[in-house]
Amino acid sequence: MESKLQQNKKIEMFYQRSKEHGMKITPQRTAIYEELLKAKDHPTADDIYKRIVKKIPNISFDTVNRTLLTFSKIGITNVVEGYGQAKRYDPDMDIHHHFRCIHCGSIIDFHSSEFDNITVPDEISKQFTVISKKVVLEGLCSKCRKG
Amino acid sequence: MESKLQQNKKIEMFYQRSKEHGMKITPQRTAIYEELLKAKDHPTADDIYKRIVKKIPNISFDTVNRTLLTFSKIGITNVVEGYGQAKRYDPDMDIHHHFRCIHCGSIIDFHSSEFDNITVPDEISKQFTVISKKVVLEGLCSKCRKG
DNA sequence: AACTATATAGTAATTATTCTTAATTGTCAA
DNA sequence: TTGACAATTAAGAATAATTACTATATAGTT
Repeated sequence: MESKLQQNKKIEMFYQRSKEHGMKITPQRTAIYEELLKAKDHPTADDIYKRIVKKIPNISFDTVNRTLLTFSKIGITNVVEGYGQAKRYDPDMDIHHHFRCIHCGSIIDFHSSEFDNITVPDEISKQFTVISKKVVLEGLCSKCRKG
Repeated sequence: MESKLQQNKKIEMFYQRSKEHGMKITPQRTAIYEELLKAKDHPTADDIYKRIVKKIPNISFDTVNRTLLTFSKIGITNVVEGYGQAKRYDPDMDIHHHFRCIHCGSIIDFHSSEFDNITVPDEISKQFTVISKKVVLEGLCSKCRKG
């Protein structure tokens, strides 16, 4: 469970980044970001829209979708790797890794300093500029392996 | 460059898997699989369709799409992690890892026994059944880092 | 309070995927 | 080799996801 303090720190970061990029802080954007922070399930734009429309009934899906893309552009959320389905967003910007259930598709975050510190093969680091390293595990989650 | 022999082995595997799953070997399916094997670029269903329609002009996109999904279901291709764009297919079923260019979106395969052998944290292996482990690196490819 | 660049709602268009149907085809067993 | 049957196909249409457009509204600043 995340503390209220950490949440506030993230909101601060959100304000700061927005200003840095000359972006306006609008009620919609704030609501979208808060909804993202609350979400524990790597939601799609449509998920967020459905949750937020209860509070701001006349918000448009386009705003939500565009805003989420903007967020990931300025680095306050990540787009999570998926498999050709709708994009999934992840507000956790700390280094972390993913376990994905091949049956139900749910994605579980986990931390591992060993995985954080894997060393990139020379073959790759010579040719390319590596910005992020992430391990993706796949298999069956606890619910699905009972089936 | 892959040898003709290895290609034939893969075709054999394709026939075998198809029979195992009670699937028919049709000219369309064979052509789709051959096209996949030739591809070095993790193509989308649409890519494959565009290439194959030159040889089988009246094949439908639906057939290509459905066949690719079937292939990944019976384990003769993989769907590669992406970011909410079209699905991308990968005929290489050996263990390997991906580098993805965040600028142009191209995906480069690479091998690394270190990455193959990373050990899954207890936290995860206790709760879940891990079937595959993959490292996804992100950054700029050689072309894009000049921009 | 006014100005201005940016953001919004609403709508429309585009792209990707899946479904439905009737006709066709591969496979297997006689 | 042939016939029967179940699987597969093409084609069109439906659905889902994404992106684009524009007149209006708003945040942030003066």
